[in-house]
Amino acid sequence: MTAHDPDIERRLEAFAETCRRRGLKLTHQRTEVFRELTAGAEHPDAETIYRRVSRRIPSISRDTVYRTLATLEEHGLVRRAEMLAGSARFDANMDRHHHFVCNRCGRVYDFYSEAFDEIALPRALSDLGRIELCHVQLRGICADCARAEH
Amino acid sequence: MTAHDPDIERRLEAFAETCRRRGLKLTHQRTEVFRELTAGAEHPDAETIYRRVSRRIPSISRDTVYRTLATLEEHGLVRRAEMLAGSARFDANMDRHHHFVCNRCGRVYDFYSEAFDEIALPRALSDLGRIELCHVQLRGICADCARAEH
DNA sequence: CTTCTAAATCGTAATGATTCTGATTTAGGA
DNA sequence: TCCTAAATCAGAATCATTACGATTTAGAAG
Repeated sequence: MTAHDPDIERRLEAFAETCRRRGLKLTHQRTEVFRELTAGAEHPDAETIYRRVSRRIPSISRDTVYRTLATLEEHGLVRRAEMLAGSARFDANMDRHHHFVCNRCGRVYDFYSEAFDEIALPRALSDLGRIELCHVQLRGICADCARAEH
Repeated sequence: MTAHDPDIERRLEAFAETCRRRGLKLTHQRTEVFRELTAGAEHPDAETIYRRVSRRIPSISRDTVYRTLATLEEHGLVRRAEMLAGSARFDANMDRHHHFVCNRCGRVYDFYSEAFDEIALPRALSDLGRIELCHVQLRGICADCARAEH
């Protein structure tokens, strides 16, 4: 996770490319918000991203962070993880994956599952409307918190 | 859905019984909040419940509605449906079911699916922690809104 | 390299949802 | 009927997010 991680450089290049293709201006702020998300595997909330990017761009405003996250989500560059309470959590890992949220500490863990990816939607659903997104969310107590309980 | 719907009476009796068993005081406010949820199939948010119950108990406070919903959820009497944005939505239907949320109007539709109920969790998950809840949420455009678009 | 303009940003105020506080009331047991 | 912990009330406070009006800037065009 150094300043010159080739993986991150590559993702930033892909990010720049997508922005260009979509007609999104490639601003310093946008790049730094995206870098913050693509650098780590945590799922920080908007406030955390704001705090971290502020160290590099002291003048950035919360509004920009919120708007940028919404824009990136619209263009499929980041994902928003729903929480039962509190703030939304973001993620630049766009591979098909699912989330396990700890009810105690709130951490969001990624996991992969073909069964979940391929789950068949009940036919009756087409009466309800057009499905755009299927989202499985697991909740429970993560191993760390379970250990801490004893 | 009349004032004396026998089904609702039965559910209110079960509610009273659960409260007694759990040592929860059976207050007028609690009963009316629960009645509001068990009477309809919509998924009102806290503010809506507050507004409706206020007609019968003008002195009820928002705080009571919020606290009551949290208490009922804790005791397995209502479910909270997560929303991508906006306010949480509640539901007294405790049968195993899933939600389809319309991205346009925000309505929450219930549906049933054995495939979803019985979905196998990946084995690797047990390393992450203890799963307590598996929740499939679909998003899209409901039939009503799709019609309105044309 | 300069000019132009729509898009993006900034700082702050406003909003909406929810929770907290401290005083008061009440359900249900003794 | 009395007592007490639990629940309620009204309103202030907090937290997350969005809106607003003024200013700046990325990137296209000349």
